[in-house]
Amino acid sequence: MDAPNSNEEKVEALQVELEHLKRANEALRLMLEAMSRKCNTLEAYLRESSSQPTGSRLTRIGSYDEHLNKRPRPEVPSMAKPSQVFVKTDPRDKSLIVKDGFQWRKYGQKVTKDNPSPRAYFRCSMAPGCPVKKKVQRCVEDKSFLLATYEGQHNHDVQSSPMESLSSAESSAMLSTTSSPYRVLSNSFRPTITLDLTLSGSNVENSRNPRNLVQETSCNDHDNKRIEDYVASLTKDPNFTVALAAAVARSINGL
DNA sequence: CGACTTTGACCCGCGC
DNA sequence: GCGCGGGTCAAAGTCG
Repeated sequence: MDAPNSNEEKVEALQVELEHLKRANEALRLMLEAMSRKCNTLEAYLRESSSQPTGSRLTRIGSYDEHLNKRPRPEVPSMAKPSQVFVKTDPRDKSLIVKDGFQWRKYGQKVTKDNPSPRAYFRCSMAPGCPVKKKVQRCVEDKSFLLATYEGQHNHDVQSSPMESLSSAESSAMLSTTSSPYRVLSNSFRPTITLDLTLSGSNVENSRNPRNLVQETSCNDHDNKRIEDYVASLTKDPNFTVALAAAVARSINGL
């Protein structure tokens, strides 16, 4: 029907994609600059700490994760690391629902200080004793993204198909920013990019998605723990994570 | 009627 | 000690 316009539409679409890629390129460049600065700081810190047997700064950085859970539940293993996932949704949709193949029960909602959008708290309701919790909050700068933070590990299998659960809008871009224990996000049915920013030395996720790995860094075990804590704080930076999510999602949509 | 959501109150850790 | 802020509880409401 619209054959005469198809070429013009294609050119228009390509121009839009080109614009997206330009923005993604710029965002990635900024991210690289930021990471370079952080790396320089980290190197300086490692040099200092290696010359000092013990130091108060080391104690502060190492204790970062302990402040995340102010009221830890006994059934949640303390060694379970939070996993963050970006999901692209309709910014007009205020439901804060991330369909990831699991069944969640909402138990609270809060407006946090650094984000006008409310944060929703969910518990896994697929199994009675499942300790997994997740927090879902809209990104401050790009409201088309939901940031889901998973804590704990499921003690049961996924019963429903993730393909059935994901809507087209939500599945258009899912981005895990830490090594995720959730197989549903590791399936290759959708473009999922894993950034192992924890530098934890756990290459299980990387081996699952070798083609999707954007960044991979290896260090010796001695430095891993301190680097991990430091980078964990880096990934908490809202500007960093928002820019990262927007850039990668546009790359996914444009490719 | 059971499962789920909503929402205000409450708890707890942290900084001043 | 007090206030702030994040996380959780629990009663009431809603829905299928």
